[in-house]
Amino acid sequence: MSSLTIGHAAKKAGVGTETIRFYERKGLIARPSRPRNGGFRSYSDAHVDRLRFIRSAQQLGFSLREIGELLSLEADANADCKEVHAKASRKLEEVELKIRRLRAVRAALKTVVSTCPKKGRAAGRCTILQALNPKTSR
Amino acid sequence: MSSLTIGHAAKKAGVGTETIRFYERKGLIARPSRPRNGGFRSYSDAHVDRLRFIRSAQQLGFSLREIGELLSLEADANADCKEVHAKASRKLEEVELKIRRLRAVRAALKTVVSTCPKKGRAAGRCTILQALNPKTSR
DNA sequence: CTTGACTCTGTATCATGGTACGGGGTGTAG
DNA sequence: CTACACCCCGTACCATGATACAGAGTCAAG
Repeated sequence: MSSLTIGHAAKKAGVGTETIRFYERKGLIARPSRPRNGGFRSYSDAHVDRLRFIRSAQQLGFSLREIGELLSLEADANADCKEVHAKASRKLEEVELKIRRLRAVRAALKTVVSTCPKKGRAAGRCTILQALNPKTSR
Repeated sequence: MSSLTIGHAAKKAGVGTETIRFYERKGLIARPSRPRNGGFRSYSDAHVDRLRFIRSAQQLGFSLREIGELLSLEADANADCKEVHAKASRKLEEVELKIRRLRAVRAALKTVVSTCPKKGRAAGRCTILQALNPKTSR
C-alpha cells in the first residue's frame, strides 16, 4: 500500500502527470484524499491499476466515456443490481464482438504472413482485405 | 460489381459521404476513377468492404495511420516481401496482445455478471478492477 | 430544358483526449 | 534559510478524426 505523489504514480502507470489530473476532471479517477487541505495528492497502487486499465481499454477501442461506464459497474448489495447485470451483459457482448473481429484480423494477418514468406517470392497476391473478404462474385 | 455514387457507398458502409472524402484525402481509400473528367466518383463493393474494415478496425483501437499500414500490407511478387512479412508479423503480435487483454476484460465482466445476479442481492462486492487485479497484499 | 436531388472543391468548425505553460506553493537537503 | 525539485490551479493550445457549409457543377425524370 505504497503512497505515491502524482509524479511517481504517473511514471508507474506510464502516463503523464497532467493526464492524471485530466482524468480526475473527467471523473475517471477520484481525487485522492490529501493529508492537510491544500497538500499534495497521494496515490495508492490501486490507483495505478486503475490508470493502467484506462490506458489498456483505450487501446482496445473504448472511449473515456465507455471506460467510465466499465469502471462504474459495481456489484454490491444495492438495489440496482438488476441494472448492473444488464449493463455488464451488454458490455460483455461488445467485448465478445471485438474479440471475434480481432480473431478475423488475426486470421487475415496469418494468411498474409504465410503467403509472403521470409525468404523468396510470395506464393501469390494477398492483402488483408482479400483475406478477410473472400471474393464470391465481385 | 455494382457501381455506387458516394452517397450510396456511404450508406452501405455506414459512414457519411464527407467521411469518405476525408479518408480519400488521408490516403486510406484511392480516389475512384470517374468516367468523364469532372464527373462523379464511382464505388464498387470492394470499396465498401474497405470502408467497413476501416470502421471496424477503429473500434478495435487502431488509428487511421495504423489502419493505413494494415491496408497497405500487400503480399505480391515484389522485392519487399521480407519487409511485408516483418510488418505483418509485428501487427499480428499487437493483435494477439489485444485479444489477450480483451479476454481478461471478458473474464472480469463475467465475474461481475455472476456476482450480481439478475434477481436478488449481489453475492458480494465486485468491480471490474477487483476482478482484473486480484488483491494480493494491497 | 428545367427542376430537384445529388455531387464537386475548398475551407471552417467541432469533439475527444490530451499536452503545455504561467504564476504560485511546498518540502527537504545542504 | 535558501535552492531545487516537485506540486497546485487555471487556461491555452494541440493532433486526430471527423462534420458542416458555401458556391458551383452534374444528371435523370418529367
